[in-house]
Amino acid sequence: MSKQITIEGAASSARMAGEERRLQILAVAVSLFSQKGFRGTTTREIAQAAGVSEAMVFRHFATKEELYTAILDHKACSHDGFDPAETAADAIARKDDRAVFETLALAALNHHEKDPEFQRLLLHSALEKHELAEIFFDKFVRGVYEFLGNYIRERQREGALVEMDPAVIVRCFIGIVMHQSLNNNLWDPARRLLNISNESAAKYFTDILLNGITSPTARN
Amino acid sequence: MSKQITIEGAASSARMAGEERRLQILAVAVSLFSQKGFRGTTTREIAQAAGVSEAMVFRHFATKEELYTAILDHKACSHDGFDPAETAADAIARKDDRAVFETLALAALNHHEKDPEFQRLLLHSALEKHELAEIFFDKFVRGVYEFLGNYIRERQREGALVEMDPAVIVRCFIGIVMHQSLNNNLWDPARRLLNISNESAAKYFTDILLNGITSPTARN
DNA sequence: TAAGATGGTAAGTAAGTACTTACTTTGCCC
DNA sequence: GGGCAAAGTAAGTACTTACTTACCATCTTA
Repeated sequence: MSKQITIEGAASSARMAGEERRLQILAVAVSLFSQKGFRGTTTREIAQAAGVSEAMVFRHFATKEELYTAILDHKACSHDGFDPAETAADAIARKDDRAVFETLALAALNHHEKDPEFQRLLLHSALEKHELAEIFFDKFVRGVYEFLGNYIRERQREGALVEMDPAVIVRCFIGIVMHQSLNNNLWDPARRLLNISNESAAKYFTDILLNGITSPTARN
Repeated sequence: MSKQITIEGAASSARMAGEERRLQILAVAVSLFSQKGFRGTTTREIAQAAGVSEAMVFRHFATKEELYTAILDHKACSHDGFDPAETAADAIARKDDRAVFETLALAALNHHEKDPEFQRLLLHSALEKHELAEIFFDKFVRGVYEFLGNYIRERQREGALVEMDPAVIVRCFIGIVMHQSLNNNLWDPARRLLNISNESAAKYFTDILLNGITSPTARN
């Protein structure tokens, strides 16, 4: 009697509990917004993808805007558990610079690979000057700069790292890692220009960041 | 008798020659598309910003889509003269690795600073899966990878640079530079996290790329 | 099993949207 | 200066969009 079979993965036609449907609509909206942006996604599409009428969408979220901001709360604030401080805690305690950067790079690359939607969502919102980008920037990016910057500063005092504005170093590191993810997710998903595993990438990137590309034998 | 005074910089109300108006509409559209994306910009806004009626826009460009693709031809193909091979030709001839990377980094940073619209346009089009991104990628980015990759390969054979997939090195270099521009243009235009001149940035980035951040005294 | 609450919808509405049509104005050239 | 092509517009059209209203269906529980 009950037709509970979930057709096409996401859209279910059966009657759902309120909270369940809310979350389903949210999940569907995340996917669509990340693919087509806020303006590029219609409430009709969201409703169809969720397998309900538009009216249901507006029962759960008063406006399209509210649905969008609900996504932030669900994605940016929880942020699906990528905590740099925790990820690198072990390596930092051991003062193993290589492990610190390699672990962080690998974790970030894996995270972006597993959840490419978030990166697209962030980019869309930054371009559309939505608040998500700013919130994320203030809450997360700033934290990474402080956290990594502090570690670098400490290692500089100990003579292990060269004297240089830690923010510059952090920018280089994040730049390399983010650019790699951006290439894989956005510019070159076919990996035509560079096709290496996250493990190799993290290793090579760390090699370069720590030692540069000048051959030791060529260094005066 | 003639009211040729250009009011508010872009929008002129006086009658214009066909080609002149075409270019003006194009310029206005570039600015709007880069700010709000393809879907986020209405033909009405474009017409208003150009100081003409919508019908005029559609006389010059049959569809909104055609206007968008006309921008590619005008921006991506001409590409406002940033030719890496030419920029670094001198340094490459001298085999001055530092100069090669620093010159290229500085030129790119300056270019992005002078024309932030293009970067936004590219991002929008990549997210919207428009063809501009792919065309630009195939025509320009691929070329940079080949060109810089070849130089690196040569210097590796000469023992000046470490043995490593040149594409990885290029990715790091471009990643650092692009990320810096992206921060300045998109994420952190107020430069709260890092506020340095393009000259300093190019110098520091090159320092790191060539020599890494490990202190020479700490290197075994 | 009657009733109330909640999940769900069909069919709107008003304000856009890209694009057209029928028409007027302006500069230029013989 | 009259004719004419090109620059320009006002007022549409057909359609989409976010959002509403008025109503039905189904589950729960007393």
